[in-house]
Amino acid sequence: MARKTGSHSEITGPKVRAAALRLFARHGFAAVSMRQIAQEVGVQAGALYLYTKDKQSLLFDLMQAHMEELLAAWDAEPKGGGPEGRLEGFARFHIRFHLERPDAVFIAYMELRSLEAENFAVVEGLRRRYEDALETILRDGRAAGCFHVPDTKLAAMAIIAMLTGVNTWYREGGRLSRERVGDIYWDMVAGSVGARVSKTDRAASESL
Amino acid sequence: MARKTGSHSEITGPKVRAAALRLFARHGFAAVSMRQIAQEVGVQAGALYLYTKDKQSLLFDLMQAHMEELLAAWDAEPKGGGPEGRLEGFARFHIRFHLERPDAVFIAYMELRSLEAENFAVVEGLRRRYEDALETILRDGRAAGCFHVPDTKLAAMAIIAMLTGVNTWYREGGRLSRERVGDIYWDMVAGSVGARVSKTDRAASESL
DNA sequence: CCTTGATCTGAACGAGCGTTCAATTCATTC
DNA sequence: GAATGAATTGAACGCTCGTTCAGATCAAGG
Repeated sequence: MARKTGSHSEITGPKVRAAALRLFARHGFAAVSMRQIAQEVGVQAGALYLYTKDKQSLLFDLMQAHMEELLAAWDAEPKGGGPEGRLEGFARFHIRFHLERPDAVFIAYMELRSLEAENFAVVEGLRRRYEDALETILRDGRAAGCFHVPDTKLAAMAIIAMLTGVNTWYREGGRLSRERVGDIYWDMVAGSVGARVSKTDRAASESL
Repeated sequence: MARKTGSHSEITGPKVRAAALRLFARHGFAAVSMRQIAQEVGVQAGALYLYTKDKQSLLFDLMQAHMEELLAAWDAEPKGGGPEGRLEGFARFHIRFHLERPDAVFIAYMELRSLEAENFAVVEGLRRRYEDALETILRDGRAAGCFHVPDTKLAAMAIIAMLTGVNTWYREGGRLSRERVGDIYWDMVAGSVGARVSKTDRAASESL
C-alpha cells in the first residue's frame, strides 16, 4: 500500500506521519517509542521502516514540512495595503494558520532540541525566514512613520511570541471565536507597535 | 553529606537539583537518564535515590519550587502607584525574574506534559495564580479607565507570552542590556493595552 | 580502636528501546 | 493457478532504562 520506489521518507506514509504527529505532540519525541507509533497505525514496529529511515528522520520530516507549509502559506497570502494592513494581515494569518495545526506547531516549538545538528540548522533557517518576513513589515512601517518601535528585531520576536501564545489556551468551541480572537490580538499588536487605531475606534472595538 | 532524616526530597540535595535542572533544560526530561544526572553530580546512579524518591519527583520538585519562588518574589515586589505603574512593575519584574533562571523557566514551560496528573494539577494551579495576578492589574486598570482591553484574561495571556518570549532569544552579553530590554518590552506592553505614554514620550524613548 | 549510622558503590532486576532481517502474507499480472 | 514483487510480520540484536539492595566506605564520638 505504500512506497513505490527508491529512498524512504519520500512521502513518509500519511498514516505514519499523522500518528507520529499526534504522539510527539502529546508526549514528546523522546517519550514516544516506535512501537507506540506502530500500534497507532495498526502495524508492527518493523513496518515503519518502510516509510521512514529512522525515528530522527520522522521528526525532522514533520518539522520541515510544517515550516515549509507555513512559509508557502504566507507567501500565498494576499498582501495589499500599507504597512498597517500588512501587519494586520500577518497577525490574522499567523493565528489562523497556527490554530489549524496545533500539534505541528507544538512540535515545531518544543522539539528543536531533539533535532540533530544538521536538521536543526535547516529548521532554524526556515524559522528565521518567517521572522524576517515580519521584521520587514515592521521596518517598512517604521520608515513610513506608521509604527513606533525602537528595535524591529525585538518587536518581531515579541509579536510572534504573543501570537503563538494563542495556541496554549485556545480551545475549539470555547468562549471566543477564532475571528474574535483575531480581532483582539490584532488590536494588541497594533498598540504594541504604536499603530493603534484612534481612541474612538478603540472604544468601538471594545464594545464588540 | 546529605539528608539527615525521614522522607526523601525534603531538600533534594542541591547538587542533584542543579544537575537535573541543567540536563532537563538542555535535553528534556524524557531524554535524560538518572545515570547522566549521577555522572554530572559525580556519583553512581543508585546514590541519587538518597535524595529523591524517583525521577518524576525530581522533576516535580524543580517545577513546584520554581513556581513558588516566582509567586513569592512577585508578592515581595513593591507595588506602589496606579494601574499603569503596577503593570510596568509586573512587566519589568517578569523579564528580570525569568532571565535570571532560564533553565527553570524552560522546564516549567516545556515539561508540563511530563508530569503525572496530580503533580500537573499542582503546578497548573500555581501558574494560574500568577496569571491571575496580572489579570487583576488589568481589570483594575480597565475599571480605572487606564487600560483599554476587551478581554482581560486574553490580554493577560498575551502579555505573559510576549514577556516570556524574551527567554528564547536573549543572550548574556548580547546587543542589549536587560534594562534596555525591559524598557522596550514595557513600551510594547503599555501600547498593547492602550496605555502607551504620549506621542512625544514615545519619540523620546525611541531615540534612547 | 571500635562502634555507629549515614553515605555511596557496584551489580543486578525486568523491561523497553531503535533497528534489522529472514520468512511470510498479500495483491496483481500472466 | 502459478509467478512475481511489494507489504508486513515476528523474532531477535545489543543496549539502555529506572530502580533496588547487600555490602563497602567513610566520618565522628566514646
